[in-house]
Formats: sequence, structure tokens, C-alpha cells
Amino acid sequence: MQITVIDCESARIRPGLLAPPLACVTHVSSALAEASVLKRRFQALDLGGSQHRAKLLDRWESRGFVEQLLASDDLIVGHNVSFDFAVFAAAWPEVIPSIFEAYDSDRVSDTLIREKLGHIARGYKGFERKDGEWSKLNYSLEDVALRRLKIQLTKGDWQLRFGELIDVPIEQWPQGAKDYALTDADTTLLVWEHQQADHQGYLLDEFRQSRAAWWIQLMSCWGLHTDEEGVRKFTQLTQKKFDDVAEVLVEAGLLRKDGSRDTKATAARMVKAKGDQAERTPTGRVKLNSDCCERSGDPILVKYSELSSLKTILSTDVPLLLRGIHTPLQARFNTLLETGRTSSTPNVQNLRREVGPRECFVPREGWVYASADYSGFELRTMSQVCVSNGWPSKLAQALNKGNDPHLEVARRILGISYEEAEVRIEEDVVDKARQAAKISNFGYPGGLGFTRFVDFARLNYGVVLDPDPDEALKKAKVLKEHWLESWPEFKLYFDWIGKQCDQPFSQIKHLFSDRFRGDVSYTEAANSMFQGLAADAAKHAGFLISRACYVDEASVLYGCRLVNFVHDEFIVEVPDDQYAADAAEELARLMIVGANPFLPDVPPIAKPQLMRRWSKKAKALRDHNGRLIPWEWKEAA
DNA sequence: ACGCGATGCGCC
DNA sequence: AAAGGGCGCATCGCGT
Repeated sequence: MQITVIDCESARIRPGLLAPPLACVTHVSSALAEASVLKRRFQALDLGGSQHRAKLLDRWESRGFVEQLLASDDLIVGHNVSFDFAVFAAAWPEVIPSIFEAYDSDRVSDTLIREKLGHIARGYKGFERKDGEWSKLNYSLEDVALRRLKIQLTKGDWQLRFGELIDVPIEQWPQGAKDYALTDADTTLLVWEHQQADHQGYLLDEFRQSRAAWWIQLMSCWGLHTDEEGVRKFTQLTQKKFDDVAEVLVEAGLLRKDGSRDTKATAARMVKAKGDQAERTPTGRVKLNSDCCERSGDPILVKYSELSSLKTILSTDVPLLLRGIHTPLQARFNTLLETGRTSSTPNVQNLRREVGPRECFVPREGWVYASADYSGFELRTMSQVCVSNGWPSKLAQALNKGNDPHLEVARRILGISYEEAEVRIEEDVVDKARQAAKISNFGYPGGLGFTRFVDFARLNYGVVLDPDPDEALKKAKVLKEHWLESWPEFKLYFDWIGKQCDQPFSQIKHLFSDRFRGDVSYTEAANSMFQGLAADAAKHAGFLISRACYVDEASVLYGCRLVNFVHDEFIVEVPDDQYAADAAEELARLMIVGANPFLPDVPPIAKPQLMRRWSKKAKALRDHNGRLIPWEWKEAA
């Protein structure tokens, strides 16, 4: 077995085209050497001389080469190689099944992902100490080569100009363009081998993460659409709200005529309203967030609290939504964060739940959204962590019985049986207890402290435990006791987490994926175990869904397209025909199948629906045969 | 004019 | 003993 590095050059990426036309492919192969051998080679600074080892193929020759490579048993290596594969997929759709096959059989290795895995394991948090200063850790090939090999890649002016060479025979290419392409491949090989020499077992998760990068890349390429009418209405409505608030605030001197905030004047006003009671930020400034302003007792400050949110919508959400009207909105995902989660930019994972921006997203003409989310996903992953550690988990038992874990805690708060709580579920007192229980279930597993629990409850659930701070704190303590009484396994969990953090170098290893995360605080560790497991499970499911969409001709999802992924939720565009319901059910089924290996003792549940617009308000509607029918957005009268 | 830290807001 | 974590993005206000 050997490793083969590939790298492609292409026309430039532009809005609406994340997988641009191919210009050429460079490749270089090497026998797979033992890590120790590689280590010695790098210690001797033997970088193999200055001659290019890589070969350059034009876009016609390269197809056969890539097909052969995919059919071989070589390990295929590239830097951010999911991009290259997306370019190949766009150029030669017939090759897509072989690409999935290579990913599926652990034959695609990405030096960018390897670099991140190593950094996460060692606890590098995106910054490095360089020349006495903190500088950001970047992951371009250029940055990685400089850090690892001390090679400064020359930024040729060809980097962004390969589009000009697409129809030019390679004999006529300028030497500079050829050198640039060849150097990238040669360097990638050296980087891969350098990583291999010092991986210390930190790369065990690389193939799973490569697969995730692949299906996420395909999802980005497809992109999301917004609807002009919806965006226009939403913008007008928000602008009107903003104008109303602005009028009052300009009058009061908290907002300038140009729309910018006068935080100094606002701080002064807060001090006037609350005196010494005015809350401060860590650096001693007066806290002016919406929570504090809302509770200030000053009607003008209460108005001010509405302002930030409206400004965010107008400056962030609206421009984003406008972009999606004519060109698909192709968010770029960071596929591997410290926890194992993903992020995106523009951020399509944090659109407000409140009616507005989400509802501007619509499927393409003739399609409908099928979506599904995992229910109580992180409750399941956290109980799986306990079970896997050999601790009897009451939470796992409750979930597997189909019981409501919030009601289970609520009944302890009320001192009644679960059965009685179920019967009295409609009562206000039960509902209130359940709400408090929910906060505990979401807050305490991450190591939430009592002081912050009080804020957490108010900020995220609008629950004021007690107007008096001391009383609120006491109530938070009592709630934690009830919570621990319900799930005693968390005593063991916190002990275990504490032990791992109580080391000179704290490091955790995620279940099943064997992914390490180093230099973790207590709360980071407590969180990462179940958040990371959830991410791993969902990423695996994403691969199965994507494969069904792109290569499994027998699947009802064949031809459908993933358009978004929000941690525990998938959205897929499916044709708006009689099979849409089956597609949604299949989506949920694959989510379960994909997550099952990561939740063997607390099997996942995923609930599908169809919708004509993206919305948190959407419901799983079914016809008299029990088949899903699309939920329609209705304007408020 | 621009960079940057602090702050705030949104989601899971 | 105590301990929410993970993000991206916009604005403000200060400093160069």
C-alpha cells in the first residue's frame, strides 16, 4: 500500500460556484513508512531535495488518473481534499460513487483535519506564541508547511489565476503556474509524513472527520435559497419596529441620528437608574445587555434593550437573506471544532427561533424541505457516556422507557410519583416544576454553577427563580439536589471528569471516536464528552444521508440534496411529489442508523417533517393514512 | 484609516 | 470547593 497525494487547481470560487471548473491535477506517491523512520528523516531535515517529485496532469488526462486512483487501494491524501473531490464531482459526476466508496473505506486522509486533530489533542486553542506575541493558528497549507517544515511557500500570482489556463495545453503553461501546482502536492506529502511522525495516536478519528468534511462540502456546494417576497416583508417589518424604537431613543439621547448607539450616555442612564446596583462587566464597565436593561426599571432602558436585537437583524440577517434570493447561499463550514462540532460562516446555524429570518428560507421551485431532528439528543449522549463507563444510568433507563426526563426530575421537586406527575401534567404547579427541571437537565450536566444557573434560567427560559438573589441561589441549590437525586450517576460523572482535569495536563478522550481534547477545564471536559459524542453521531449520519442522496439509486432520497445541518437537525430538499413523505421518513431512519453506533445503549430517536418554509413553528402534519404532508407557513392575520 | 479588545446577541 | 460549552458576527470606542 502506498499513499498518493492529490491536489487540483481550478477556476476561482465565486458566489454560487463552490466547485469551479478544473484546470489540472498534481499528484505524488510514496511508500507508507513507519512513523519512527519518518521521524528520523525529519530529524535529519531530509526533505527530499528541491526537485519536484509531483507530476502534473491536464484536465483531460487527470480524469483517468483520478478514476484509477479511486479504484486502487492507495491512501488518498490532500489538504482540504474535500474541496478537490467536489471539483472532481462537478467535472465528472460519474465518479461520485467511487469518491463515496473511497471515503467509506477509510482511504481519504486530509492533512488539514489531521493538523486540527493534533492541535485539539494537545490543547492548542487557535493561538500560538510566536516571537513573544500571540498569533492565530491558521490551517492553510502555507501555514502548516511553515510551522512544521519551516518551508515558506511562495505565493505565486498564479494561485488565483488557473481559470485562465483551463483551455490551454499544459506545454504552453507558464513555468510559474506549473511550479505552484507541483509545489503544493510535494509539500502536502511532506506535511502528511511529518504529521505521521508525531501523531502519538491523535489521528484515530481522521477518517470519520474526513467523511464529515466531504458531505458537508457537498452540502455547501448546493446551498440555501431565500424568497424575495418573504425577505422584503420581513425587512420592512423589522425596519418599522426599529424606527419606532429609534425615535424614542434618539429623543432620549441614547441613540445618535446616524443610528449608532451612545453607550456612554446609556451607561450614565443605567447608573442613574440603579446606582451601585448597576451590574458591571468583568472589566468594570456598566453592563448594558438587554437582560440588564430590561430589568433596570427605566422605561427608556427597556426600549434600549429591544434595540440591539433589531440592529443585529438589520445589519446581519437582512443582508444574508438578500444574498440568498438570486444566488444560493453557500455557507462555508468549519467541520471540526474543539468539541467535534461544526460552525459555519455566514452563520446559518444560529438563526433566531423567533418567526422571521428562518421563514425566509424556501426550497427551490418544485421541491419541499424534509427535515428531522434528534429528540433529547444530548441527554442521550450524556447517559451513554455513563453507561459506557459502567455506571448504572437512571437517565438512560428513563429515556429507554420512553419517559419524559424533565417530568422525572419535576416529580422529585414536587415529591410525587412519576405516574402522579403524568396524571397532573396539565396543572400549573407541575408545569412550573417541569420547566425548572428542564433547566437543570440542560444546565447542570455541563458543570453549571449556582450563580450562573440563576442567570441561565432567566436568560434562556425566562424563569425568575426568586426576585431575591440569595433566595434564587438557594433554590438553584435545591434544584441541583433534586436533579442529582433523579440521576445519581452524575456524581460519578463529575468525579470522573474532575479526576481527568486534576492533572498537570488535562486530556479527555471521546467515546467511540477516540478523539482527544487536551488542556480542558472542568466545564469544558464535562461538556465535551456528550457534546462531542452527539457531534460524532450526527456527522456519521450525515454521511449516510449524503450517500443516499448522491449515489444510492435505490433510495427514495436519491437525487435529494442536503441544504443545512444544525448540530442535531438535518434539512434536505426533496422533490415535491408523492414520495416526499417517504423521503422524510428515510431521512429520519438514516439519522438513527447513523447515530446508533454512537448510542448503543440509549438508541436515538429522530422526528421527521415536511415544510414549505424553514420554521421552528413547523409541525409534522400527517394525512388520514398517517403520511407526512407539508406544513405550510401562514401569515399572522 | 484601520486594528483590536470588550461587549453583546443569536443558536444548539 | 467550584466550574456551561461551543460557535460567528456586529458595534463601540480607544489607540496607533
